[in-house]
Amino acid sequence: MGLTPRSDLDQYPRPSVAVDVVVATLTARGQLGLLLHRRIGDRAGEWALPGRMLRERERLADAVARTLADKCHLPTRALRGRTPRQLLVMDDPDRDDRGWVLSIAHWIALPREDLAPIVEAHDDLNIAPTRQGRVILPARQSRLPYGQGEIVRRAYEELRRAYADEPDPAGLLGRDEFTLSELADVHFAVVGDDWPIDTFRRKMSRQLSETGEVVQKGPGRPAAMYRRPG
Amino acid sequence: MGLTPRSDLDQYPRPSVAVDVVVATLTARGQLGLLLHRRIGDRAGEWALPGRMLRERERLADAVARTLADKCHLPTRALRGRTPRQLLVMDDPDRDDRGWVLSIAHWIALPREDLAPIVEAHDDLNIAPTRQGRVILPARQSRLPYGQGEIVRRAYEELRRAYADEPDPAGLLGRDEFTLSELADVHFAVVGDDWPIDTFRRKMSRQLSETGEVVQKGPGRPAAMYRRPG
DNA sequence: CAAATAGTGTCTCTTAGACAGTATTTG
DNA sequence: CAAATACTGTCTAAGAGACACTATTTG
Repeated sequence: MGLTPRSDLDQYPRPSVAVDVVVATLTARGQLGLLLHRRIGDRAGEWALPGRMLRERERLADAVARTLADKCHLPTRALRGRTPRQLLVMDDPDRDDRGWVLSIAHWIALPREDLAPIVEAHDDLNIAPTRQGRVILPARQSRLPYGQGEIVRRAYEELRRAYADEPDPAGLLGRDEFTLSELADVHFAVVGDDWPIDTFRRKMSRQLSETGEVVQKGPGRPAAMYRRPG
Repeated sequence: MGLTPRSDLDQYPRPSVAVDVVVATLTARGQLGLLLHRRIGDRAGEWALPGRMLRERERLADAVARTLADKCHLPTRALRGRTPRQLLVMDDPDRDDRGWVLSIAHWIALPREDLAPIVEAHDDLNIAPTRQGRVILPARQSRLPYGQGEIVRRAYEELRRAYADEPDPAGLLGRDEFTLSELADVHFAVVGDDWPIDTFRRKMSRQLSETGEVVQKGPGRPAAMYRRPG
């Protein structure tokens, strides 16, 4: 009886399932920014988080990578070494007026260098800067659709908690050797000015190892390079 | 065209969706324990986390409450004031041999008093004690089915993190006035003996307010009662 | 009284937080 | 040289961790 295993499940209703993705990065000015894309369809000029419907038997991490490839022209190799992290499941049955859709929200951090060229080449993409944990949307419009404001709030919480005590845990810097000033720029962009700079240096340098190299850019004493230990 | 809104979604495949629930509580000996139920069906005598398939347009929190009602005979009012927290989505398409099932895992903490009478009345229920973050299963059997071991590991992480610095944040105690010794029993059951008892007292009492009452049980100096401030 | 439980005093060591100082470069 | 950036020394206050001590009950 080839049908037996499936028939058991068929008595239950099945929702549509989507993934939504918060891509955190840095803006040109070094602020924390989120990748948005322009929705085509009912309301023109509306921006949203990238999202897609799940494919048959697809893994969520794959669906996230596919979403970024399809909607944001981001090559899958740009994610190498990074795994999208689950945030929450949006389960309001009236969230999507097309029907019953569960949306599984994820976040991932990517270095600006990987995103900037793609965003410049496509005008349906935007890196939206943030202020005090809120996205500044590119259009005159108050909020993200489909309850995505809630997703963004939760992504901020996770980001801030991840960055609170550790040096660039999600890899916004995009390289594994860096100066303490570069690390400080990223840290303060994410969590705000929570510590004085000398406290920051001491707390973070304790968790890093010096490479021995120094690097010079602009005036001022050259900075020592650090890397994560191990 | 009444069908238009739905037809858009119908081009996408839909997975079955289940909820699984980790109910944390205390055992008779004051250890951390998890609520399990005996599966009926293919393999007899196998124990698992309570879980159910999602109903049409059902909220996840409601599905969790229904799961505990259906599978564990737990009246919904026993959850009052407590919201199940999402842990992770299990997305391996081969996890369930009946077909493609996404499972959304949750955890919730309940006081022993609410569970003990129900568990005693039903022999398909068990409060499984834990040792060093592992469940001690009631049957001679090595592991939970359907990748539920992973769910339990994640539930432990969350529980330990929640209880690390705060007094009974999930309400395992089940009352809002308690002595520091009672709080310590719960704390150490969840996170292990991380601090000496006097350090524990100082850290926690700073976050509580004394009610003025004292309570006596057994020999020894009577203990002061505390409650959460506010 | 001894045993048991609850709670405090105090010392040491680490670290956050603040602030002033030194070090090394560019132009 | 001044300006800019990268660090370091040092003081103070708070808290963790350890240990001994006091306090209040039962039997």
